[in-house]
Amino acid sequence: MSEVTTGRRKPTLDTVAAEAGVSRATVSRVINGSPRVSPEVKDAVESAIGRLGYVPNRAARSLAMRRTDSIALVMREPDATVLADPYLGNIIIATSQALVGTGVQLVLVNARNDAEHSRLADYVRSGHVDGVLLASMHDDDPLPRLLLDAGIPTVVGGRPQRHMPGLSYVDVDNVGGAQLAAEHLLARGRRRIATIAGPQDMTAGADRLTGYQRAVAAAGRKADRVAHGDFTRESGEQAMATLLSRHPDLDGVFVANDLMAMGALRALRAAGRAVPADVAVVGYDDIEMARHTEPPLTTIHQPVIDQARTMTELLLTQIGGDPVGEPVVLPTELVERGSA
Amino acid sequence: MSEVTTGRRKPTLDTVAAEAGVSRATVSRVINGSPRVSPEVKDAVESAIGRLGYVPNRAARSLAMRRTDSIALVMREPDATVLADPYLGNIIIATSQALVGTGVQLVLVNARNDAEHSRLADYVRSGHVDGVLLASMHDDDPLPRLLLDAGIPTVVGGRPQRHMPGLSYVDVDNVGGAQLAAEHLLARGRRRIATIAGPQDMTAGADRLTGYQRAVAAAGRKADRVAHGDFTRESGEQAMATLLSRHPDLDGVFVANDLMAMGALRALRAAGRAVPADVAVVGYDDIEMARHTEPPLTTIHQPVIDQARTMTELLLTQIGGDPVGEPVVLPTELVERGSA
DNA sequence: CGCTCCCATGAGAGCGCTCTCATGAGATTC
DNA sequence: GAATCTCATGAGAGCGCTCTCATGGGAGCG
Repeated sequence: MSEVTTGRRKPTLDTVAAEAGVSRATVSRVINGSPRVSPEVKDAVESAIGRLGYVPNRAARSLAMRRTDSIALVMREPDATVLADPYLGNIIIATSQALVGTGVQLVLVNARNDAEHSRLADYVRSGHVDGVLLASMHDDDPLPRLLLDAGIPTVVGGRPQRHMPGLSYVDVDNVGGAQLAAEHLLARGRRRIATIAGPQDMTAGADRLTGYQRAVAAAGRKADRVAHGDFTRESGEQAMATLLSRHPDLDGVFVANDLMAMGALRALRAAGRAVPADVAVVGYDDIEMARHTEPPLTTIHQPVIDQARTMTELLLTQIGGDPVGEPVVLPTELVERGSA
Repeated sequence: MSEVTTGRRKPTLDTVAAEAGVSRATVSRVINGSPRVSPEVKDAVESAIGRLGYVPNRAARSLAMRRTDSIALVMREPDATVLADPYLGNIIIATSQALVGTGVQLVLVNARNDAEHSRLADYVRSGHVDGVLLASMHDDDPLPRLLLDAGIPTVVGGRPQRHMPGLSYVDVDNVGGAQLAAEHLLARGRRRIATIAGPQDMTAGADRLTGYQRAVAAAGRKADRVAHGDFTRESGEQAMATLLSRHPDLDGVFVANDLMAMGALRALRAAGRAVPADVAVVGYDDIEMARHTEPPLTTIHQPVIDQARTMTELLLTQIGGDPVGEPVVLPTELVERGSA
């Protein structure tokens, strides 16, 4: 191709060394900011670098250093869900922002099925990344175990179903958040409340149900009005319809995520129930859309940005050689809008 | 650290070669699927690989091959916008999905300001990626030019303001889409229509205004009712209020993106105008939220997924050595919901 | 004035892989 | 049966960088 036409090849360390009249080692020292270089030599090298437009080759560097200065963000999710739910998009962007200025690059890895999963394990072990961030894991996922055993620095987003000593994770206080939600309903005078729970094979789903039950029990009531959904809007709509037919008298509902809550709002509207007058609704996640529902959704805010940032920081210190610290659980808060 | 404790180092090509009783070159051939290897040797090597759990080192490979099998997705955007607008999240995820099975990795690069921009240019030139996907560029962006000149395969999402021969891009037919929107309003019998345009320094903003004007002119009317926003919901709300005060009689409005359209809906509601009875509203983008507004938003669907996929394919063929093809412009379509 | 010590610098050995080229055994040809 | 060809295989030279170790000149010491 045109590489030939341009004539000059890309400059290497040697080129710079020759231009500056020093050895390759010295140039390397200058680039890596070693203190044992005389100021004059340093200047000479830097000007040579500028003149040649030299840029270090990362592949060569990582081969020699045995590290890559990049981390992987691995997500496992069926396609449709990913696109409908802005959670992952936020995690991705927040992570990428947390990395700005660290010189560490973010590699995105999408593993949808098991085949891709095993290839992924190879990929990670091939030393292309220094560490791994795992987002949206399912409980049956073998990946955390694999990575842990392989000694690859790993941080999981959300609490893994099975506790693994030495695995670091950053969770959001799902139990506490759900408690907040239920308490809010109760504080608003609602007495015949119910919940639409998420999938119980995801810790977020299970924990939120637990928190709800705990708060209701603490108020001396029975938490026996439970319907289940799978975190999609449609399932929320359906679950709400079910609840309404089973408990026509209910006056408040905690929905385990905002997407389902939007479905619930629709079902309530279809059933002619006014929100919050007849039925108060509290969601969970505080996605962007929650501001724009009719009425705007009262919901539990998830510190997604904080979570991504914390995960990244944890991973970087782990890569830096620090021991694996305690898991971190971030607090949640209730955002009061119109629906409860 | 504990690397020492584990004893065995990670296996390399040499390890495998020794285990299989062949030379390094032969193992390399097997790994790269060269036909000039006898079946017996191939089996022996593969079983040795399995036994040792060997995984090729990517850094070494890319050093030797002068390519990295990874591409960068560069986005430039102020933080807040990124998070509010799911567009980027979709682009990211669609790109990552388009890459599944190609063996190419996605590196995410977030360049928010000029300083990061110049570092980015270095990064790309350091040969860490084989090509670059540019998302959400502003017109004043020097990056496309830089990359083009450096001979780095690049594909831009959206049409760059200034035409650059040899720069490949994938645009969405903004002019056509806006025409569709305006024609829809006119076909619905609306005669006193207006538009809320986006930033005119972004081609999407300018093109959508052009399309609107073209359709209105084609209908023999004047397109002189224009307010401007910056693609945020708040600006849409404000622009709508302005339009209402300037043209109290208007009965239809084309809003250049859904976020602003949501703001417009709110302003209309605040002004006591019924949608679509009093004022019909057509948005642009078909973001997820558009389904959930009250009433659901009639809007122009952007083929974001297609766009990302096309960009990726274009980039990969370019990296493969094919000449830079013609820019691609993807068609849009109108999605009729409740608002118009 | 001779000795040791310090520190800037250079030489050179890898890091793990690919690829060219040489080699030699077996197949093919007349 | 000798010459030619084919093709699997091996040897070895890089790819561009870091890092250890050797070197030698000048400062510091007695």
